[in-house]
Amino acid sequence: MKKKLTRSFYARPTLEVARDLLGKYIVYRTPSELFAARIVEVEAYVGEQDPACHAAPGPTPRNQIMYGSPGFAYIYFIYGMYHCLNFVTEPKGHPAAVLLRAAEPDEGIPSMIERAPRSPHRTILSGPGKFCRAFGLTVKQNGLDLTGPTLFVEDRGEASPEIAQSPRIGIKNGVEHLWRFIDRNSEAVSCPRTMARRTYVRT
DNA sequence: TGAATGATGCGCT
DNA sequence: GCGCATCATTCAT
Repeated sequence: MKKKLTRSFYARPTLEVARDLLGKYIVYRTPSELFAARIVEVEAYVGEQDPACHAAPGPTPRNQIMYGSPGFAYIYFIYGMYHCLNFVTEPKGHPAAVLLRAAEPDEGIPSMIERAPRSPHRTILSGPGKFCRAFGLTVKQNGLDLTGPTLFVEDRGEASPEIAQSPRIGIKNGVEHLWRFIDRNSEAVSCPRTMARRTYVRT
């Protein structure tokens, strides 16, 4: 049973959305290709009060998509060569999003390997930059409606995985928040040595 | 096993 | 100009 997540899923508090995205499937359809992967690692970025959130400085042209309705894709370019995919959460006017950090490849694997010839399957999507490179996502896809036919998240009826939390990766401010969520039993998460498995949350 | 570093471009002060 | 929600490679222990 495959069920596309609706806008009401994304309209909830960001921490709940982040946790519930684990074990779901991210799907990207282009005219010529189909990609799908099981989400195993995400991070929450929650509003202007969160110093690590791109909305912390207030509204700018870059972060405007986060101020809009939930259930849209926020994709940005960073470090001169990578892209990161986020899901906009919370009602309109609340700038928050969930960063997709890692997934387990399911469909479209040959194309992923073409874009990262040296990566083994297990790590080819383990990192936000690697994920976007493998899926071919760029700022051209920024603002896509996640309830539309192109880019969306699917519930395939899997039970919620065991979840662990840790500080978010690669940020300086806001490290005190354990807002990185991972599937505790997945081998495809990024930064395997960050001890996140010690902070066990629930099944 | 872990620290340091270069590649590389854009948003913002 | 500086810093950045990254990654792969190199170098030291």
